[in-house]
Amino acid sequence: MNTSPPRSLHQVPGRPSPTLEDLALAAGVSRSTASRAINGGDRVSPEARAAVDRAVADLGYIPNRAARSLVTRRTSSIALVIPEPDVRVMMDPFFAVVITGITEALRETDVQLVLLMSRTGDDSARTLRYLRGGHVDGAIVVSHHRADSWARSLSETGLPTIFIGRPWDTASDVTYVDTDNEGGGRLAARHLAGIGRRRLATVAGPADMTAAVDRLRGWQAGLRDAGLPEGPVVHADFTTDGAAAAARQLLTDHPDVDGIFAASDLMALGVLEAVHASGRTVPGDIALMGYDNHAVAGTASTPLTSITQSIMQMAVRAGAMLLEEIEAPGSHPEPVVYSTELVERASTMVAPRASAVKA
Amino acid sequence: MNTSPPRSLHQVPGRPSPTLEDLALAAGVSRSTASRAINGGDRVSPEARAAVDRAVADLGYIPNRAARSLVTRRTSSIALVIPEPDVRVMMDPFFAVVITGITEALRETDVQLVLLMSRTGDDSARTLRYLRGGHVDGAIVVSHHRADSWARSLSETGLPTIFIGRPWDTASDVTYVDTDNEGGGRLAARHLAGIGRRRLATVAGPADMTAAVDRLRGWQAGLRDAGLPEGPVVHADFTTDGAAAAARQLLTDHPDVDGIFAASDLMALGVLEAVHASGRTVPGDIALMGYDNHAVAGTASTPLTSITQSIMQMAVRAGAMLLEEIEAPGSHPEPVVYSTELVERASTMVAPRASAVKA
DNA sequence: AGGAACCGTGGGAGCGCTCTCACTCCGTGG
DNA sequence: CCACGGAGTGAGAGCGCTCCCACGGTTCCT
Repeated sequence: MNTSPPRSLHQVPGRPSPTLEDLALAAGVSRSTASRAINGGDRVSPEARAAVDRAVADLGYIPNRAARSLVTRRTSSIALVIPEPDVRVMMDPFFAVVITGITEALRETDVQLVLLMSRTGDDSARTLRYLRGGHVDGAIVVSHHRADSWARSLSETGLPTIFIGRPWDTASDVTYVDTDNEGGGRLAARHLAGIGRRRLATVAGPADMTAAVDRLRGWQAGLRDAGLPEGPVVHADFTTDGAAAAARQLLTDHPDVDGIFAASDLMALGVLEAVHASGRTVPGDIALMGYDNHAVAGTASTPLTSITQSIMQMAVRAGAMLLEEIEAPGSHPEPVVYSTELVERASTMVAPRASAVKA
Repeated sequence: MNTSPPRSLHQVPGRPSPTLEDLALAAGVSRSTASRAINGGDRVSPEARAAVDRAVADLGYIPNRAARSLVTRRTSSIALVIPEPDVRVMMDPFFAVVITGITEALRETDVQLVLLMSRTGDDSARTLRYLRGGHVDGAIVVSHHRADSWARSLSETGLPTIFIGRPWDTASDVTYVDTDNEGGGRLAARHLAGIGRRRLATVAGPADMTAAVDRLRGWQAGLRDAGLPEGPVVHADFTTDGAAAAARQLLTDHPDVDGIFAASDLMALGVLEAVHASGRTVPGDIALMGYDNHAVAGTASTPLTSITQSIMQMAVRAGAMLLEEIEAPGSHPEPVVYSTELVERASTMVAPRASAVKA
């Protein structure tokens, strides 16, 4: 016989937490009834339920998730998958808002959010293993680059999945939420054309990101609508420095442009720098627009006209949709696309020099 | 009788994932041996191990975490607790870096990061329940306000916990990592004094946050060191607008100040605005410093001198320390404090007007 | 040569929970 | 009056895993 208590190697000192058995004993019912009472089953008499409730409070009973999960095959947790997040990408307020939004959708639920960031290809294999290992009930994937084949891989596992941002591979029945990047691009073109600019150019984002491609497509459509030529297009990598370099080239090749649409505010900052460095003014010589309505858009030396999109709303929706699909598998909700709006600031306003511009 | 197969309510269609039993069968060993091989136990013959490895690959075996967790009482996951995170706080790049850093510390481990954001008091009770429920092996708490009593509550549960940012309640044996806010404040005072400013004021952060208090203490110590008077102190809430208001008041009450230290870059932006609005120039009339070396410090209309702190390094360390403490409970590591550095930019440089300032 | 000390192995118990099934106790209808 | 069904309950199996223990086979020491 073993005399020493058979404790596992890592055990929090204090008293062991009460089990369902203890609870049942305290409540004077069977384990089964206690379980039913706890899970809100409807085959429990009011008295039994009350007794259990009291015992829960007395004992400070907390169900063991592992045990529950073992039999139900549900984990009450979902994953937020962020493929290849270099720090720079992570710093984007976008992620903060996405995380906050999902968390918002999850409150009132006991579902927890597990963060899965897979940097290298090696890592992403592990991530995929984790996901198909049944360790989460569903996943929200922040879709980014054309390269990552998350859409296909995940849909194969049958794990309920929602994409934030339209994935490349829309062919399959993937569900996603997104903002209307195309509409936003169109708004930008319409606005710049509307204030009388005629020689318009854009600093687009990377060609392997749907958001960038969609904004560009919308921009070009908007130009067509306004009867303007398609104008020069240069691509940059959504960073300030990258955009500055691209804009320098643009200004050299097309010295006559009078309006530029940068596909992100951070890039617009770079464009602003390049425009100033070339001796031109904003908005005097060149009207400039950004996208995202990032905080910096308001604080830039010339506050930037930009396009807002309710990322928070989108993230909350994504969370809610995932919960729905977990609850009722097979229901493949339609993709949801949120509209965008234009926010006008000094960078596209002609007359008054920026002075008292407050958010 | 129910004729339909007795499946649990939510079951992924595909074939059920192989269990350890299946694995053992395929490898031609017992379940015990398979388990040992998988967990890297040392009592396994090379042949057996190889057979198991092969079977793992063949079957695509993934251990069931719930079952494992049930018996080991380990969950292979840790929590990142963010008390009362309003969206504004979340947008701070600080969190992005913290998350990235912790994730970095966790790779090469199969430990997962669970995000616990508790907004309301009600929420925080749930969070605490979750933590003491044994659902995670440890926690990293981003410490913020004096009010939240996380330090005490958690240390009572015995759950391994690391604080990021010195908690208020240092009395107990809490382990934390932090940056040297006091040293940073001192650096700021020394720098402004060093460039010849004599009438110095500070826009400090909220008095209920240790980071703010420490920076202020350091600042005041630095002034003393330099033989300067303690000068005016106004408090703001780490936001741009709040600081702008505070600075306006400051400039009214003390029109002769020639140097201001704002305890964050975002606040420095507000101060900058107020200084300009009062018709003064930076750095001509007033030398201005921020703190954090936030991205905006470089992109502001007058690039801001600031204090850098390696939050990434701190976060990685926090993750590593937590893993250590989980591995070897009882080892209470000493708090770690990372040093800070000054980054000089136009806002404290006298002669040349800001023009070609590049990061 | 005999025992101790090991090694690699397999059997079995049991972690805390849910869920099926059987059972009792009613009320209801034939 | 007895069969019947439903509501409330409890016993028991079993989810997939780890870990303790017992067992045969070496090797090493006495």
